[in-house]
Amino acid sequence: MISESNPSDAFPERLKNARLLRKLDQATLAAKSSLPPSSISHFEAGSRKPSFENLRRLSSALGVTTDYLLGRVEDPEAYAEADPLYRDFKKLTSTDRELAHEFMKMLANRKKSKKRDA
Amino acid sequence: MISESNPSDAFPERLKNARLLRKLDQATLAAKSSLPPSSISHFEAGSRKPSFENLRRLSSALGVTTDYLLGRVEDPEAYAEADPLYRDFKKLTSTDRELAHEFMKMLANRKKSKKRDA
DNA sequence: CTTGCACATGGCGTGATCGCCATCTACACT
DNA sequence: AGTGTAGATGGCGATCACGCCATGTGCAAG
Repeated sequence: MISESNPSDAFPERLKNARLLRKLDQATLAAKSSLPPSSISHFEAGSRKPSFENLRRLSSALGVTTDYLLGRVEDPEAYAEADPLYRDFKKLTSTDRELAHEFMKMLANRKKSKKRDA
Repeated sequence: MISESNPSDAFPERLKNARLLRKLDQATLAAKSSLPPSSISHFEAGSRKPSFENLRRLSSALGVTTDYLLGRVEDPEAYAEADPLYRDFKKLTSTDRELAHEFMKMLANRKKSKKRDA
């Protein structure tokens, strides 16, 4: 019996989900990541785990973090660096960062009280 | 001659830097990541590349992202998830996100022209 | 000089991924 | 029925990482 609580087991499922969300078939993802299609299938089936290099290729082809594919974080795209807002955020002084944060919290709360959005 | 432009080659150096910044010797990092000390040495020397599992162990032991170790991003800890501001940012609607971004750019520009703070 | 620690290096056998290719299933469409 | 596509699966030899252990190197302290 194989335990499924191991977070590393999240990889096959996350890979497949990320691919399907982008409406790619295995062959297309294979081409985008310079891998043979059979490797994609093996990865999603869990019968193989990607090497160092292939993990980088997959995450780049899909635009997700390796941390997400590896099951280390929950958010697929939560690398701050990729976000223009975050890059601007990093330019601010610590004082201004707090200001920006407060502003964002204000926006969030305003939405709550007004009760309308999607 | 060895090309240094390949981003995957960033790994040995980044691993070593991350370890030294935390003032760990190879044996201690090895213990924290449940690896033999010789593996750490091989990784830093570039003579081996970590497997799927060992990459996860290393990044967890060091508290850095796998994306950083792999050379995919520049900031060791720039996973947005860990950042309270970014988590709040993710709660916003796209409209409010633009607002927040504009606010931040305004803060940055204000500092440039006024060269002072409130 | 000698001891000791941190680290590098490399051989060893084992096991896993590698790319490639063939085959099989499953489902859709004509 | 037949054709086609997406995917799963597995064998093949080659390459590579695995853990383990022995040895070598450099450097600092006694």
